Amino acid sequence: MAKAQRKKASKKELIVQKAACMFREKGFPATSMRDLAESVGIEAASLYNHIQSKSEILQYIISRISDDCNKHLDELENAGLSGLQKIDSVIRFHIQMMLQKFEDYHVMINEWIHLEPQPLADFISQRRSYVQRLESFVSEGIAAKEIKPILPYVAVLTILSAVRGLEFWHRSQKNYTPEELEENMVTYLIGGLKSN
Amino acid sequence: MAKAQRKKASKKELIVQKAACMFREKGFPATSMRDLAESVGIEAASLYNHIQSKSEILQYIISRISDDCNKHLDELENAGLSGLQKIDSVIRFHIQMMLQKFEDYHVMINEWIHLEPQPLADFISQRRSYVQRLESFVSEGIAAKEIKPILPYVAVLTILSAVRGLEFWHRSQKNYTPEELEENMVTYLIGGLKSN
DNA sequence: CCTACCGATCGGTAGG
DNA sequence: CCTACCGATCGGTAGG
Repeated sequence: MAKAQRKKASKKELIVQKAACMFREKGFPATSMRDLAESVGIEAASLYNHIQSKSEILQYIISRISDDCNKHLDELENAGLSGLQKIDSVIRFHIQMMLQKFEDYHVMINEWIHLEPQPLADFISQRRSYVQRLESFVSEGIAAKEIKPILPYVAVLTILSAVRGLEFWHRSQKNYTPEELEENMVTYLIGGLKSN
Repeated sequence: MAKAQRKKASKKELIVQKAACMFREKGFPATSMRDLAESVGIEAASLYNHIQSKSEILQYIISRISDDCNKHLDELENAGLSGLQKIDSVIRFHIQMMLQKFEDYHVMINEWIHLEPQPLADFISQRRSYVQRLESFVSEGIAAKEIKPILPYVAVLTILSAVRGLEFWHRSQKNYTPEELEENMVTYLIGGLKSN
């Protein structure tokens, strides 16, 4: 019984993982349940023994990765760091998520529009509050004169978007190491924030 | 006859414009020809008097906006600017495209994956050469010691991605003016490049 | 986990 | 530009 449950859980995990991979490659609407079933190695109808619906899979992928982001932020708030240090940590965190949980992260930032109305509304409000927390870090840094005067909103949008560029590295021949990418991008994005 | 042609051309333009709007909102695969026809005000079958296929519309939208980007770069090469000045111009150009031709630009950067094999291959190779030209500007700036030592590839990915963040401003209540956005983002992205 | 199948909708065509 | 319709495919269910 316990074993059967574990087996079922891991099968669901396999389905979700394959789904993330395909949603990233072709997008959510262009991925059919038949494609997904084939890549899992079963018939389409059999998927429904493990999941409720196609959109439930999307919801699951997105909510677990966005929970990771929020958890990181919670830990950060109590670490006694300066505004700039917190932003530094956020940048590195997102770069690492992009590199290590590429499929899930990519699906979150590119396919969230296809969530059902309620999960969509939840995601949007979560995202807004996440952005606002980052804005407050920038504001702290400006008040402490370690960050140059800049609209915090623009700084946060820039940072969160910049990381998406790593998608192209991920697709390409990978001429650089993840460490090089991280160091160079942090140098750029932190360098642009520092007051002279 | 001339008038009929003009009328037909403008009808096609209307279809393409509405399509760009819907592709941006819901994505290319999730937009049906029936949805599109309704927003144009005709029956789905009638669309095919003006366009060949759904994917031809996507191709048309993407190639005309990517031509704009390449044209800007050609003009820039002969203006006698420094590497940093050229990068400055590229950043401002992309911000303005994002704000002024929002639908087309958005479709290009988010829906290009759904191009047919041949147009897709063309787009990818065009994009690669575009990125390489920008990298050479960064390299020039580094050689001239006006730009800090940084991997040009990472700098270019960061810049091109950062602009995508303005999508969220475009969706939101628009608390800031386009000028504020442009100045702040340029301050950030150019500030991060300058050598101290 | 499969076979068999559902109603809906898709991009696109024929013919006028 | 419309009506009528095509074959294909979609997400999902019934029943075993």
